[in-house]
Amino acid sequence: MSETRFDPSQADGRWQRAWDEAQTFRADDASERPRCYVLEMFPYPSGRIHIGHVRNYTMGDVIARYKRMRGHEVLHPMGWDAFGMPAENAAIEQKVHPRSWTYQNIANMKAQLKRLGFALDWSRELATCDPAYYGHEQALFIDLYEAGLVYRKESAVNWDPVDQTVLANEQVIDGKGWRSGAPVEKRKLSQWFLKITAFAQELLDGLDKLDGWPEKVRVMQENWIGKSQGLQFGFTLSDGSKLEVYTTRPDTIFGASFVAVAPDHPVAQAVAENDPQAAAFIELCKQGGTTAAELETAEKLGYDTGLKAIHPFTNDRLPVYIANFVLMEYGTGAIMAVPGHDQRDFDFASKYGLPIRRVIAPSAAEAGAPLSEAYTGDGVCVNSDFLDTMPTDVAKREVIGRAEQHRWGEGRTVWRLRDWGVSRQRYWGTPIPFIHCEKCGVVAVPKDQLPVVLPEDVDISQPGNPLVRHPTWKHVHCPSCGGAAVRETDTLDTFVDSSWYFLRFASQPADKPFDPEVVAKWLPVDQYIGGIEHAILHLLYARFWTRALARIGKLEVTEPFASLFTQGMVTHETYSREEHGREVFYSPGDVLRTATGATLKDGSPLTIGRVIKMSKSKKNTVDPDEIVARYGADAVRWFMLSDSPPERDLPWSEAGIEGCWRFVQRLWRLFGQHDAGASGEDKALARKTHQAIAAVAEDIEALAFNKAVARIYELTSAIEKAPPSAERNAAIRTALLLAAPMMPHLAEEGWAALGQQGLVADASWPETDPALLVEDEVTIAIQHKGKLRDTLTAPKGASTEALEALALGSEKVQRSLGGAEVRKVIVVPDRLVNIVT
RNA sequence: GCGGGCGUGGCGGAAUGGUAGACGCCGGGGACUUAAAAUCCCCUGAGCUUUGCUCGUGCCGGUUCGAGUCCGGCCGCCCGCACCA
Repeated sequence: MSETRFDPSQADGRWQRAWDEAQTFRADDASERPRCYVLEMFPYPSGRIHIGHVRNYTMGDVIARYKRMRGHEVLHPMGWDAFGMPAENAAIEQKVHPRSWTYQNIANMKAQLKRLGFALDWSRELATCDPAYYGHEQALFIDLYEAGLVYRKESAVNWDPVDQTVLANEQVIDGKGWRSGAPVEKRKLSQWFLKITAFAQELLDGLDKLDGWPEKVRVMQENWIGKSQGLQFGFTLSDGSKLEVYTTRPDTIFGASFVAVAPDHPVAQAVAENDPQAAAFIELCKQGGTTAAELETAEKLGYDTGLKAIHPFTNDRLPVYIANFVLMEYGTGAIMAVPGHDQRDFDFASKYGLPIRRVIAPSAAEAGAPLSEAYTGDGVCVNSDFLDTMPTDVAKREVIGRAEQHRWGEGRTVWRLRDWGVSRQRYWGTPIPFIHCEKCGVVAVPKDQLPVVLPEDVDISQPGNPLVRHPTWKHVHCPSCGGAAVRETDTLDTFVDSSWYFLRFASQPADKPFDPEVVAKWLPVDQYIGGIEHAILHLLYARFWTRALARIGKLEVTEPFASLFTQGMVTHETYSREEHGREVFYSPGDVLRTATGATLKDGSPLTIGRVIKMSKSKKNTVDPDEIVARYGADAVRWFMLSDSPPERDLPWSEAGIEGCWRFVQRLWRLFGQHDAGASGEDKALARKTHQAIAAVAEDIEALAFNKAVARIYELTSAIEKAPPSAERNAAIRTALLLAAPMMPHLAEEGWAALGQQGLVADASWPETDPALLVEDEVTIAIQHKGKLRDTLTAPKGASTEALEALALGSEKVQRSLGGAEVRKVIVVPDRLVNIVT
């Protein structure tokens, strides 16, 4: 082989075409091999892939290629989360149809992904905006409707009166529409809902079995579902009416010293009608911040309504307050307040001079202990009549039991989880397949008339939903009575699209959403990889949708993702300077970076800012296309895997990618040193080679790509230092195979140069020889009083006595001992000797 | 405030309770070259009285023959959030 350099500009494309032509990465449903489904969260086709996508897809690609080498039939698909608002915004701004904008973006991004050499089965590519996809989604939606899991109800939305559109919560900034700047109104609209709450317990229980998921994500989902168990009961008020409250601590009922209702509770509203001061207080509560931190530190405020609530056991008359810390959305919007055992109630009672009674103590003997803050732990009841001495859990059951027996309350489980509102008053989404008939009400579109296709000829330029003002599209005949009727003009939340795409990847027949038998072969996804930002909504909705389909008999799988990995972001320094009193950012391409600072190309100095997530506004982005053109796909992929553990942020650096480029060339030169005529034996190198095979495999399976990369560097260095030998040739081949999942183009080029048959993409992972995995000589650390004094070499498996003698024979150890008496010698075979004096 | 995570060289980071700093980046020195690029070699935690010794994994304590790792208490940073009764 010549001493030329590896040239990715021609090699990358050549091997990408070779994989395409051989259909190397096409997954075979009928394969007898063990299966592996590797999936990365599919992208929104915004126009360009960003470096975060590159990192995400490179990780998945390494696993997919590695699993193939280990003999698995791998499903590694890609598609497009293609509905959503950016297409409509682009339509307004650029006068281009959402459809053509989206498909143009898909074409661009697909070409970008191809240039990175990902081992994807493109035959299964799908776009959610394709009627061939969303038509099946409509059918599934109707199935869920017929199973009673879809319903309609009136619900408040954020309405932008200028744009005539509904806004998502994140599009409302300081109460104003993000685009129009107009104050957002709350409007009641009839909306479609999915009954995710019917699965709350299942979704919660399922989390326990998801041991392939990060603990963090499971905790976030658990909190989101938010199960609590307690007592709901009615206070009789002094005006004779009833006030329902909910508490998780019925055992503290004898400590209740007031009752509080939310400012928007009907009782508060009723009081305000005749009491201007109450009305003013309610207004006051509506102001102020809503962030978690602000709420936690906000002062507890209340307004005494003058009403009294009758305690069900003691008949005490408790004051009823309107309180800013009580939420209408949770429980019944009213609470019994127990200052002794709830910190919020404690703060409130302290401020308004209400009684603070201890009714729970760590032990009965501490019944009189004073409270300087709320005691929220468990214990035994004290000062609580018939509950005294009962432990917390027994007392809870006792109070609920009595309430139920005397019919003034009952045990109740409250969930934070709400049903999933899926109506969007937008054009670019899956049409909800229903028809409104004056006579027949809401009627599902018959399945043989699906898909309900979005009309192409829409006027996007005006505000509002174009489906509503389309001249013909919505006017149809009722499928039931044949009379004049109108289509539903709402479209589905795009989270619905992404709640089942992984099923469609596994099986995509033309006549139905998927074939459950084929799906059962592939699902659950063995490794799902994506951003932490989807920890709750997407992942919870996908789990729900899968369970819902299982419940109505469409699927056998209940949990879609066996293992989940959330990767870190790609970050970069920022460069900026003050211009006319504003901080102006410059992109890395315009900046000269030295070891000590950064300047513009004209030499003017810049401030180097923090390393933060790449974003357009801070101009600290790098363009994947540019760097692939400069360094080739393999150097970029290698960088994505090197150094930082994959769950942490990866700081992009020019020096780092340069280093990767150098290593690509270094490996290439190594391939050129394969010497067919080499003789001589190199047992030590053979050992290192086999240890590297085992270590890299272990690291890839643990997704510790940075460690796998380090192992390959180590092996490469060892080979470079070794003289020619048969083992060295084998080591070169092995290094190529170990690097192949990460640098597939270089590996193919090297494989061909070494005269190997076929594609390295089809090669097997090298076997390890167990005899070569263990060393026959080990380095023993010799410590005196726990401090290292010497290191000695000993045969592996040397006896305790031999090691002890060896250690005591060391000159350095003797010097350290200085004649002191040896009291004890600790020997850890094959590792260390510690001499204690 | 609560929950979760993390603190190791100039930087990214390694390290089943057993030789702290693997591997990479940066930096320094050298070789090759007319020169440069490319490449290769060596050094690179701190300090000191430098054949060697001492200190060193945010801080304080504990367990242990032995602690970056385990336990208790602090400090700092990051992420998430729901005043959830």
